[in-house]
Amino acid sequence: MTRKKIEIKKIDNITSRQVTFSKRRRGLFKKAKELATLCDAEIGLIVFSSTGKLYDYASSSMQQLTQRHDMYLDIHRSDQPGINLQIGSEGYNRLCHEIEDKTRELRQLKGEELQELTIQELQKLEELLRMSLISISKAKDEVNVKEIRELKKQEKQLMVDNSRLEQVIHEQGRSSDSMILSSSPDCPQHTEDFDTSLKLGFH
Amino acid sequence: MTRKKIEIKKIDNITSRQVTFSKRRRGLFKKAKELATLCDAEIGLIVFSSTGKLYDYASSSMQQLTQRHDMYLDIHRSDQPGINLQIGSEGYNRLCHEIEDKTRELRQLKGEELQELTIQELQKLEELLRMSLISISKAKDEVNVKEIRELKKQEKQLMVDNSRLEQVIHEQGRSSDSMILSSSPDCPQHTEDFDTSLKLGFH
DNA sequence: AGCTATTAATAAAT
DNA sequence: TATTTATTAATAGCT
Repeated sequence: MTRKKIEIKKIDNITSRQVTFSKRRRGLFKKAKELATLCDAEIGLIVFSSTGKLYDYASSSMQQLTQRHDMYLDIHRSDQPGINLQIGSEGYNRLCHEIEDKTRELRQLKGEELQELTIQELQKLEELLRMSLISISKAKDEVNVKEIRELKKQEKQLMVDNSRLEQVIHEQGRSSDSMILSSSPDCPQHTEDFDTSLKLGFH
Repeated sequence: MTRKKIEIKKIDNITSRQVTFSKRRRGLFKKAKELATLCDAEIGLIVFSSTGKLYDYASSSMQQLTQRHDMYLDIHRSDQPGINLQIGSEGYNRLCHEIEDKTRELRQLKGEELQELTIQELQKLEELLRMSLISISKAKDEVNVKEIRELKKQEKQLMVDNSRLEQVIHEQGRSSDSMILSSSPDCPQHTEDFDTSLKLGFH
């Protein structure tokens, strides 16, 4: 594009590199703006000179653009299409609001930030929490029932083992054949299991 | 740059806009790459077509570049340094996770999705909710106390008004000067206020 | 998608 | 850094 065709490789001479940078940079930004205008495209352009100076242009806002860029890659790269698809493009601000909403709701459920609520809202919250407590109580019961069932099962097994052991001892007393005291092959370590379960279930 | 000079404004004809977009986009990316190579610059270019398709180029990595961009603005703009960094590019995925976390926490506080919790966690949740209920109870009390205080104030005002009215009636009975029954100028509509407050406070 | 007349960009010199 | 100029590069309008 000039007196002489140049090869596209790093310009060694620093001065001429800086001159070229200035000229071409201006040209590039001009072209970017033209494309954005002519074709109604959203364009973001970031240029750092080799000396670290920043030049940038964005047809809308760079934040928006880089966010849209990230989002686009998120959606089209099939990373985890589940969550991203349901929000669609443009969702960033909505995400922020969603987080704000959820944060506030969480705080209110935790009994903070209640001053702005009306009596009606407070009563609704109270009701919700009472229901929640009932659910939690049931969940705890379930866990406990399960634990107890386990314990009973193991108790039963222990009793079976005990009678076997007693039988072995009796037989030893009569014939003194061997000193091996083996527990049932189905459940080799019930005593240890038993202790652990107790600690977990009823501390 | 061609058969005819064109004006830089949005091309109305869709077909020719798309053709121009293709051609100029290629040119822009070529120029960007050339500048990056020739002048050892770091360049990032993001282009969204009007149909939403993404084209991008980054001499290193777009992530790095947008981060460096955010950082640069943070440092050089002296607006409110720090905030931009935490929302910069890359924020999208974090936001998604944050929403997931908050959603789960909310559901658990509402007594759903409890099956995966241990007894310890359930008890902690229970405790939290009980504390929350206490806070809510206090908040309700506060609202009620405020309401009652308001009512008492208005009651007082009404009594003052009443005695004034009685006085007016008495004076009318004696001198029958006028039929105008004006309430106190400070508070022209207390009876209405009173009704509304009652409905809001103790339904 | 290719062609080409024309304009735009720019390398080198000043 | 700005201007000038000779050249090359990009591309608008056709096909």
